[in-house]
Amino acid sequence: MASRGVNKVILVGNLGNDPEIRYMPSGGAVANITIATSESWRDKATGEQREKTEWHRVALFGKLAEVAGEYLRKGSQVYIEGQLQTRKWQDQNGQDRYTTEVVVQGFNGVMQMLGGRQGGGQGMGAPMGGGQQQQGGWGQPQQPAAAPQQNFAPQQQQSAPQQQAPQQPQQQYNEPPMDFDDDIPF
Amino acid sequence: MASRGVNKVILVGNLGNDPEIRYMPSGGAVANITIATSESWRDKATGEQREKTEWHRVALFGKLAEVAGEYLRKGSQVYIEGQLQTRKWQDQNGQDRYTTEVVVQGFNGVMQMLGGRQGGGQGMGAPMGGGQQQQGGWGQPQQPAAAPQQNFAPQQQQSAPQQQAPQQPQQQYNEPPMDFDDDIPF
Amino acid sequence: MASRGVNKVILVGNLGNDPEIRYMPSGGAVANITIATSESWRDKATGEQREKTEWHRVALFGKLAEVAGEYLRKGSQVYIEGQLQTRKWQDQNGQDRYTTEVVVQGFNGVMQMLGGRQGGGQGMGAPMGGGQQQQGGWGQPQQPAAAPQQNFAPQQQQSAPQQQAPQQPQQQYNEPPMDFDDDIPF
Amino acid sequence: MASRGVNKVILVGNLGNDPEIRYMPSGGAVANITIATSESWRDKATGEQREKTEWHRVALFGKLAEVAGEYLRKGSQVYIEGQLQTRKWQDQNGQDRYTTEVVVQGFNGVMQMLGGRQGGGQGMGAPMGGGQQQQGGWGQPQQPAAAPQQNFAPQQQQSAPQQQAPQQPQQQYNEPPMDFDDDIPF
DNA sequence: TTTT
DNA sequence: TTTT
Repeated sequence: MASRGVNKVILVGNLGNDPEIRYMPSGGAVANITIATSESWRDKATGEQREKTEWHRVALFGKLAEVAGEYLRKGSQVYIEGQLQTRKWQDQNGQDRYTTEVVVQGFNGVMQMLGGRQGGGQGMGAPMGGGQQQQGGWGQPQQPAAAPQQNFAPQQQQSAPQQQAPQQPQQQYNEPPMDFDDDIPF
Repeated sequence: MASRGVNKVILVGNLGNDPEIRYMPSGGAVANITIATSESWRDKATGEQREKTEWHRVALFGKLAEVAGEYLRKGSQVYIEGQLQTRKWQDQNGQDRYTTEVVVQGFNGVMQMLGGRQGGGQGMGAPMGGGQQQQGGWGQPQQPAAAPQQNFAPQQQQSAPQQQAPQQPQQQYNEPPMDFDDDIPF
Repeated sequence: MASRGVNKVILVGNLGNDPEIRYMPSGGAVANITIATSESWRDKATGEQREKTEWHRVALFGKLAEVAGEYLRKGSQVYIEGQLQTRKWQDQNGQDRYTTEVVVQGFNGVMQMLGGRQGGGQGMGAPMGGGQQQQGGWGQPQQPAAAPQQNFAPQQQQSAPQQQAPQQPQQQYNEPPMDFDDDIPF
Repeated sequence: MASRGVNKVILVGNLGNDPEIRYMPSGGAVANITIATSESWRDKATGEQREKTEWHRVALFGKLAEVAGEYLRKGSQVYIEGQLQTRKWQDQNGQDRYTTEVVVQGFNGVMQMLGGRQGGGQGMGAPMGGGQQQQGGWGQPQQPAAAPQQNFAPQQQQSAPQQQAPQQPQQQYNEPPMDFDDDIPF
């Protein structure tokens, strides 16, 4: 709660992929997203236009994670305010590895969807996502269900899919999104 | 020069070690520092006070690197504004590894020494640094060891006054913290 | 609690005066401070060094106001994170007037004292403040004059130790700047 | 160029009106915009949803002013990074008045249009603006003319209307947008 | 005066 | 992997 020093990251960029939502044993949501920021400049030597994209790992917790899971999609533009956090983990060779993420959590964390609601529309039969791409904005809630106001309600079973499927052996990314899950080997 | 998106990191913390200064083939300086920020909170379960320190790698370039090398020391408190950058490199096994740093460079980068000049001065014969620890402030300018001084501008001599005048006992603080006698407009 | 948009101000500067503390009918504290930031540059035309100081009105609320009242003094260096707020009021002629302030409040507000504890201590009989100027750091806790102390929590007594023990000559710095002996992970 | 202290404002919000562009005697552009940020919360007492909008005066200079003038419109969503500046001026009664603005200028200033290009489309015959309202995004350039790369070129006559009409006696806002123009009475 |  |  108290802190000595300031540790703040501010990002505005677009998601490289749909958010990955997981749930902690406590039931709290975690959303992992990657955000691209880019810079472009004219190369002094060659005179040609160059561009470099920086990719940022962002982990959102709690309510912000749920909102991210519902509204953000690949391509969505967001404002993020969080803090830098470096996690230590062991790779398959037992070697220490470090991963740095922007953690968006608690009262210091901010996530703002930018660009206004986009795409979608009333009476849209099929859920968006089948290869379509939105342009910066944010979409329709993913699981609007019958009662949208229940999205943040206690009964998170609906949105806690790992309870039905506690193991995801097929999970292929070999770097930990966050160290809350004890036994994940990476 | 142009950029799409925002990639900004703001840190206030203390250096874990003296800066490491290197020079690029171009002659430009690079300073690597590690900055600690910490958070403390009361554990709800055990009721005891807990603290976690986060360490940040920071790389400063150009003039800010030179200033860091001259004035910052282990323990110095700084304000840093830079951007996140993740570098890819190969370890000894040829495996891809990634390191994330806060890069402080060009016009977007900011480095401000905090806490006012401290320690040093008063006929201190030996350069500070032999295990001593200053509390937050920043020190006397220090010559960049074996580093090529031609990298520095001519007036650098003036700003390293301890060479001509190693002792300035009268110099308490020759830089006012602020013009407090300005007419505050409210 | 929710917000559309971002409204954030970050200041690092020195106080132009001692904080002015007031208490709201509710008992909550409000601290008004003025912070100076300055920029200096070389005038292209005349070639001379110029400097401009900008003064910022800052209003802190709640616990941060209490901390400001206890520890900040004229000259103290602080990091402030708050939001812009413009108040409308009527002058004596009934004309509308506007005042813009940086409001530091609630969970989005941050106030960090910079530069480490300073001055005070060492058998100083009288409370600091009689025209002296500290250089950046923050001082000994000070009793809030005629202010209602019931606003403060019980453990406040402990944090105002100079009442029971006005002199602590042995107390140089009883708060470490940072755990430098932590294992820095890189 | 150098600075002691940090003076930084970050805003994300929507324009309340089209930008007002003016040109200084030097030919440099100035854009004045107002940005809204808002917060909403549930009133504890009444239980009803409440919202408060904060309006920010923002002054952009130079190239960013030109970009603002071309692409931003009423309703556009922007990210702004600038610094607080309070100007003193005299009202018609000769009384001192102060106006605080967010100044976006030089290398520290940032203006990012959010939400992606909107409206418009290829072969759009009529320029947007006739009372239409865009939703957050930014539009077609206002005066794409024949040579878009001339927008920032010396011949700014096209976009320096005050040269043809040096006086704007009809100008009704009685508070100065910025103090570069000597004789404006407000 | 904007947005949701 | 995103956006322009």
